This record gives sequence, structure tokens and C-alpha cells, in this order.
Amino acid sequence: MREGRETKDLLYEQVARMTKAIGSPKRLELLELLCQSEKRVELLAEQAQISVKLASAHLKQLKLARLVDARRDGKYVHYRLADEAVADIWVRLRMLAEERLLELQMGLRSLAKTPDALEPVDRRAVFGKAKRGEVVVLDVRPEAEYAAGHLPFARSIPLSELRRRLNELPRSKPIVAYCRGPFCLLAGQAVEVLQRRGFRALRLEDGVAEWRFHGLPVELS
Amino acid sequence: MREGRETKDLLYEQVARMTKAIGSPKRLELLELLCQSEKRVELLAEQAQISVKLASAHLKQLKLARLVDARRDGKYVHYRLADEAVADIWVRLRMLAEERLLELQMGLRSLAKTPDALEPVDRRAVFGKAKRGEVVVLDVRPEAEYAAGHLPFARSIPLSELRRRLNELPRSKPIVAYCRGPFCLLAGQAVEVLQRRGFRALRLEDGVAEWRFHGLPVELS
DNA sequence: GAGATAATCTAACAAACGCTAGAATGTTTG
DNA sequence: CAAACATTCTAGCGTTTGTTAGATTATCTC
Repeated sequence: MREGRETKDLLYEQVARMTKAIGSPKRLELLELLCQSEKRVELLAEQAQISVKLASAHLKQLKLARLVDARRDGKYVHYRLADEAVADIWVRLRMLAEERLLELQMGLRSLAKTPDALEPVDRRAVFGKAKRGEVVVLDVRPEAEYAAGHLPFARSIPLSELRRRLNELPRSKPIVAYCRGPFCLLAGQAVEVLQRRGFRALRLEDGVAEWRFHGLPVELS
Repeated sequence: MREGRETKDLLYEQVARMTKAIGSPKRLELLELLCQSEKRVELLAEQAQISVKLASAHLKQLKLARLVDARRDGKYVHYRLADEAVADIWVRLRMLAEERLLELQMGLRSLAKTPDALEPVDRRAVFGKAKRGEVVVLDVRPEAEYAAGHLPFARSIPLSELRRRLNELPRSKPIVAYCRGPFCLLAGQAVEVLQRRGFRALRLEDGVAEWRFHGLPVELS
């Protein structure tokens, strides 16, 4: 069975090819961004804080590994995840790393500037309270991402507009802000702004990918 | 928020570190082997058909990424998966690659020598039939792997002993053979042997990791 | 058709990786 | 304590990868 080894090598080789494509910091960030909504290269580059050229190169690799698809629209090229399962794998890899890598846990802790860390907001409880109107769920991502999918009962106020639009928010209820997920800074900054103005605000670490992952509904619009 | 970028980079960096460790053909093969049972370096090297030195180097990387743990026992070092979730990720990555990479599908097809490929044996149906004694489920992996976990109602006859022990098998019922999973050659070879001797035999592509993954029970003993 | 814009391709280089072979370590066994 | 064995460490190699910068392609707009 000498021929078997070669086929076997080919099989693992293919899985490795795909996994390697996932396994780069920038490409993981790009995938996370694509979990929010489909985007053009330039926007991806800006949001991942890399050059357009580099973004393009990374996206090419992701496409070669069949993790994303590209679609041309005039002079723009829009990229999107090739499969729901890619978002799922991203969330799983991140969770496994969070659970097992100390350095990651420390990094996350340093993101939560209010070192309370206490009561990691429970997503099902939030869902219930949002449904009954006991809290306001606030999506602080750019509006296009909100439109592509958001938590049920969530309102959209992008972080960039938050200071201008504080009057839309109630002081009577707690505000639960979320963004792209645990690695994203937007919700943390939003909570900071809100708390400084005297709102009762806290962060939900989930993004839509995490919400979906845990079997909770996600709304389009 | 200049400091935010650095922390963010660190976070993706960590997930990438772990993912990179998974993303190598040999290390994937080693992980798959470790999904079966804990093993010593020498055995892993032999089963993955690489040198002990190389196996040791790869295992070191897996350990550094906290994907596996090592335990010294006399002059041997036993490696095992650090977490159930690692097996789960392996199965998921493999399934995603199977679904999306053409080269992989072709490779798999060339493994199934009987190009029937028809009726990909349904695992739940097998479970039911095995329970009712309508089929014999046969585990053809080495005995130690069987002992560390096997499908319910499965009997163990390692491939290496199969020719000698054919008399233990009934000719009246279908025999369903399985091994380490879709990439493993053992079950295919067993089926070939059995069919040539006039048994009704077919292959179940699952291994215990796939079985577990799909929420079916796995027995110890 | 000229100029502007979005994205990709090419070339180049340093850094990281996969693999091999030789030396070294730790443990058991006589 | 010496010999045998399992495993790891070190050094070296060719290859692949991440990144940048310059040239190129495709599309839109005037």
C-alpha cells in the first residue's frame, strides 16, 4: 500500500492548506470583519489597519483556500465569507485559544479598561430583558454591518455618531452595547462614553457571530 | 486609541499562533492519531510514518500551542489532546475542507477503491441496526485505541489480525468496519479482505471523533 | 479617449518554517 | 556504573511566508 501514503499526504495537505490560510493574525482579523458583512477591499484594509495592497494579498490567499468569495461590482470588489461554517470555525478557534492561552486572557483583561470584569453579561438574560424592554441593546458598529445582521431588539448608533445622538437613549434603563465580538474595541469605547455622561451602560462581549454560534436568533434589515 | 491596536494585534496573534500549530499536514495527522488515544512519541512517529525526531519536533509545537499535553512515564513520554475541543476542531476543519476543496474530494474518492461510493453509510441507521444485532460493527484499529474509546456494540479485531480471526465473524450478517476516520486506510483494507473472502462488508467512514461530534455515544473499556 | 480610482500583479528581502542529521539528556536495566 | 533505549536539543539547509514598493489592469467619469 505504497500508493496509500501519497493519497493520505494529499488529504492532510489540503486540510492544512485551508487551516494555514486561516492561521495568520491579519487574515483572522479580515475574517472577523467579513463575519459582520460583505465589504470592499479598501474598507477591509482600513478597518484592519493595513495597506490596501496587503489586504488584497491576504484576501487572495483566503480566496485560494476557498474561505471567501469575491464579487466584482463596477470598480469595486466585494468579499464575503464563502460559508457560514467559516464564521463558526473562527468563533471556535477564538474560544479555544481564549480558554487555553494565558497571553490571550491577559490581553483581553487589558482591553476591559474598567477592571471590574465582574458579571460577564449573560447573553440569554440580555435576550430576555431586551425582549421585555428592560434594557436597551445598542449596536455601535457601522450602519452597514447592522443592516447585514444584528441582535434582535438592537438599535443602531455607530460609535462615530454616539456623542451626537445621546438624546436618543434613555437614562432610565441600562444600556447594553455590543460590537463585532470580544476582540473589538468599539463597544468598550461606547460604554466609556456613556458611563462618563451618566448613563448606566455595560458591554456585551458577543458579536453576531457569537450570538449565532450559541443558537440565538439574528435579525436582518 | 493607539494602545488599542497593539493589544488587538496581540489577541489575533495568539489565535493565529494556535491555528498555525494546527495547520500543518503532519501535525494534523498527529492530532488525528491523538484523537484515538494517548500515545508515545515512537508510536506516533511510526503511525504517521515520520522519523521520531520530526514527530518530537512537531509535538513540541503542538504542546507550545497548548493543543496537547505530555506526561512522562519512565523512559516514555505520552502525549494526549489537551482538550476535547481540539478533536472537535479537527473534525470541523476536515469537514469544511472536504466540503469546499475539490482536490480533497478527489483524493477521498481515490481512497474508496470500490468506486461504488454509493450509499454513504448512515451513522444513525448503523447505530440502530447494531443495537438490534442486525449488523456487526467492527473496529479494525489497534487494540489500545479500541480500549480508549469505541463505537457502541463494536467488536475489536485489529486489521493486522483480521485474516487469522475471520472465523469470529458471521457470514449471515453485514459487517460494518470503521477505523480512525475518513482519511484512514485501515477500514477500507479490512472491507477489501472481507469481501474477497465472501463476507458482506462495508465501510463506515466515521471514527470515534466523528461519532462524538455528531452527538452519538462512545464507549470506554 | 484622458484621467481618476479600485484592485491586483511582480519583484525583492528578511523572517519563519519543515526537515535532516549529529550531539545530548533522562531513564531503565543489567 | 555501563549499556541500551526513548526523547529532546542544536545546527544547518532549502523553501515558504509576510511585507513593502513599483508597475499593471480594470472600470468609471468627464
